[in-house]
Amino acid sequence: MTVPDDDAGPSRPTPIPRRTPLNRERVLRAAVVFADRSGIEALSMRSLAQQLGVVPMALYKHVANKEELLDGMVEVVVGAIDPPTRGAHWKAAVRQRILAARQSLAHHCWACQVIQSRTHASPVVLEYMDSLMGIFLAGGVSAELTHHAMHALGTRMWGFTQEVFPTPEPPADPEARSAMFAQAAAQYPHIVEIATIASRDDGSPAGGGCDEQFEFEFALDVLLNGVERLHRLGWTRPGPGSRSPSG
Amino acid sequence: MTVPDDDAGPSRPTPIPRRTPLNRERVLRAAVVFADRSGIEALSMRSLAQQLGVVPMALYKHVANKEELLDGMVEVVVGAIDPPTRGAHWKAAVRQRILAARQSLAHHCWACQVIQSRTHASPVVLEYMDSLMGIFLAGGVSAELTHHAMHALGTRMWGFTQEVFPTPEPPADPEARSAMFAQAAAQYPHIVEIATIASRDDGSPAGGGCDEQFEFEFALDVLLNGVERLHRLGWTRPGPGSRSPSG
DNA sequence: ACCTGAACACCGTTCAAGT
DNA sequence: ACCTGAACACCGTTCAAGT
Repeated sequence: MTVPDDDAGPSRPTPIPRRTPLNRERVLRAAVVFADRSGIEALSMRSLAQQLGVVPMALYKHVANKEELLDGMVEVVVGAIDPPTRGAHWKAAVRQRILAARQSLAHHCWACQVIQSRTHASPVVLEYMDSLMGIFLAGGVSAELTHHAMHALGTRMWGFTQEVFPTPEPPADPEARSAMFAQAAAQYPHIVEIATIASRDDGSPAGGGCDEQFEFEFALDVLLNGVERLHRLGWTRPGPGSRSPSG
Repeated sequence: MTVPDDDAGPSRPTPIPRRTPLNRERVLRAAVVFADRSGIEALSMRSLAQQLGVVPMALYKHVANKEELLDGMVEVVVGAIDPPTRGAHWKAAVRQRILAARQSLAHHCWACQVIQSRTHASPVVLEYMDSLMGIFLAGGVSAELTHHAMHALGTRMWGFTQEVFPTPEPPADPEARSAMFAQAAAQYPHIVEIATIASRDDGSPAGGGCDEQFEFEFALDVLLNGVERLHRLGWTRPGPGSRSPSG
């Protein structure tokens, strides 16, 4: 039984490489595609190697270890963030840049948890942070206030926030569902009140009815408006005796 | 070679149980202590079992799997948060409660990343969120605004934030250090400018000179002040045409 | 009926043997 | 010199064998 050849003559002396040779770029892009399709929890050095048709050890030629692979995947996503718009007011420019980051992450939902788990910042990541700080500084915001603003943004500078309303799966049986609802309303009255208001469409408390984009922009604007207000007031760091840092 | 006995006679028929029998409580507390001492990355079902002097399978009697073990560890930490102070203004009360959460987490630095990785909320966690919402609502803040405030707080409601300034280890050799500094100043001028200001003490950009407690309170106050301002203005959710959710 | 050792199906990474 | 299969030291979890 002979395997049909693609195009090579039968007497070629050197074996044809199965694919274009690996390089760091190809490894990282394949890892991103793999995580997009199969989820980050399915990504292992072994599974990625298999997808690329190579032996696991071959990957270690291009990334030192799995941590560096994940660093590189973050680089790919962060490197795809749209550049800043020139000429806008600093608040609008920061807002736009962060929403651009959010858009870049939108297609790679694994990136949120991977970014949070990084301990080393790659050049691409530092570049993004540097450019974001640059927007504040160019707008006249003091280095000190810019520093605190970056801390206040936290992971939100990357365009995402950790979801804080884990929604327990409601049982399919409607009777059990209303029983669960009644119990929840008794034990957690405020959660149920707020969840009910949040998802007026179907009225179910666990409907996951939150408009994530709205929530993100709401919090981002509260932070940026707060920083803007402090900037207008000529804020400087208060002395050690004061009650609240941003009073 | 005989092992000296503690106190038992030599002819006791039934073997003495090595320790007090396991229960869920003891398993969780041991896991917390283990993570405190050895770090969360060293905690495995096997290492925890060894610490307790039992076979790994014995743990599965008290927790269904490792995820549930981690859920339980979060319960221990969250359950230790001081109760809310009665009678204070809602903003002060929320502030105090979140700083109490921060204090409970302070001795368990693994808890930040474990909380972020949870997908199911345990009753203790729901109870904390419910009581925090209750403070807003009792203060007259609308359910809608409270909802968005909780989203805006995000993981900050648990008293921590993801650090966003990963500090690359500066080389010990002073010559290499200043070379690295020069290169960083050229590539990331704004980061270096801000890092230099942030750590005036030693002047080194990678000194990790941030006052984390100050940064946390700063951001928390920006958020709470922003919510308070919207509350005073009688904020309601804007229509679909408007530019910014919290303008 | 209860407990648990061995096994299973994985990991990331090392290393020496083979070409 | 280069590549890679097997091995190492782990995981979480299952399961059947032993008492």
